[in-house]
Amino acid sequence: MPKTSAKAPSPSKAATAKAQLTRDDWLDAAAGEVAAGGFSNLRVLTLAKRLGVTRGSFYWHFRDHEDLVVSFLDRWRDRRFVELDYMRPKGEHPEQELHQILQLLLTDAARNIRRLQVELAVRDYARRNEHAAHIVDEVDQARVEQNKLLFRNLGVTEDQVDDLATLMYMATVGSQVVQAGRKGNEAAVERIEQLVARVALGQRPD
Amino acid sequence: MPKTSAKAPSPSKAATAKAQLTRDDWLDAAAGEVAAGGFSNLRVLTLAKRLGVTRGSFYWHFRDHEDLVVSFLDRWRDRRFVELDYMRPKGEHPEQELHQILQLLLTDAARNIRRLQVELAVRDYARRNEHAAHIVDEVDQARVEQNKLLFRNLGVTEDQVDDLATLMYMATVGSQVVQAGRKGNEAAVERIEQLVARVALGQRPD
DNA sequence: CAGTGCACATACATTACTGTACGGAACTCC
DNA sequence: GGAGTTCCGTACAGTAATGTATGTGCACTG
Repeated sequence: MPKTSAKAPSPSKAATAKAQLTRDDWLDAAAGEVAAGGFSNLRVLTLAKRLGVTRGSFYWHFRDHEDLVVSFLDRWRDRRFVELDYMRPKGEHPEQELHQILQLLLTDAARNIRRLQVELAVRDYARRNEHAAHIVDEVDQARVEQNKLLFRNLGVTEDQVDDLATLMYMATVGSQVVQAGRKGNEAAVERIEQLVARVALGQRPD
Repeated sequence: MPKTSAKAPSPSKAATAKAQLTRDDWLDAAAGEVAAGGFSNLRVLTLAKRLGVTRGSFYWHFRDHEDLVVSFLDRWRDRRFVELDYMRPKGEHPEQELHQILQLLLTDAARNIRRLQVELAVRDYARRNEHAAHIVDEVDQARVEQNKLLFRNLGVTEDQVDDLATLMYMATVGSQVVQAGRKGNEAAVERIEQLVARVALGQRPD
């Protein structure tokens, strides 16, 4: 087992490819496989072939297959929280922030297919894996909280903040799921965004 | 290969279990496996064990594993359409029908865990299988059309029917996905239903 | 320049799953 | 009561995947 390697020791320069692989390299490759075929398609041999090494390398970086899965899920969780923190509403221009967060959840997801596919795969895996379920639950709650904060900044009455935030989050998740059937429904996504915005802004006490 | 067996020939009486299995028996068992672990967990040996027979029976009823999957998807599609036809809005009591359709998509899904898990598994499988993607697309479109019909009966202005129906469907799908993390959020589901109803009814020209 | 640990390769054992060939019991139908 | 069909069991072959034990080149260190 490796110690918690702080960073790559010293790759000669950046000459050809990478001489030495890191744990993150394996996790990046795993993301591709998970996006393509879900967690059940996450095979050690496939990753090794993609990285141009043999399975011997894998079993040095990871204890076993489960270690890879758990590490992958944990890293996914951490990145979602960093992402959320980056999009944290400041309350200065709430309308613009509503647009931004909807962009992140809808239009951006349409462009960043890989991220969307990974999220859907994690959600699916969460249906039969406790750890994944716990992680997805944390991320969902945090995102809804973010939405609630946003709606408060928009001036929505407090007794409707929770319902609106939940509705909007459900709609975004549902749109991602349906949209993953990769049709050219980016136009539909935009319409949803406008409708959500209109509904949300319409709920403010005039 | 069997011909299209009309019905069970003549089970002795109903004595112990079933002496002879039908294609639908295998598909029913498959539904359990799909609900539990997705299509990647759909193993022939597992089904055989559950049905108390060997794999020899399977390969008489089905050509191969793919035949099972395709038949399962087709049957799923047919049942969704029958379900939709059963819930077809008649336009007499649209408010009640809105409640019913939301019940079917939300609260009922919370109770009928098996059906929900199968639908989510089919959706996940659709991300990497053309046939499944086509079927899911058909079902999604039909359901949105149903929603549009409902909103028209409710008196929603025509230029908002499509947006509202789409939003509502996305929200229900999203709620199913998130809810599948099997928390006791039936209360949240009810709140969503009420909010959707309020938004929908509020969109009518007064 | 000998030694040590890292990062990977190689080889082997084991398990799980599919598909197919064939055999056999039970039922049907005349 | 015999032949044919239906439905399932048995046995075999083949593939793919994990995990483990061990060998090996290489950088770095003193």
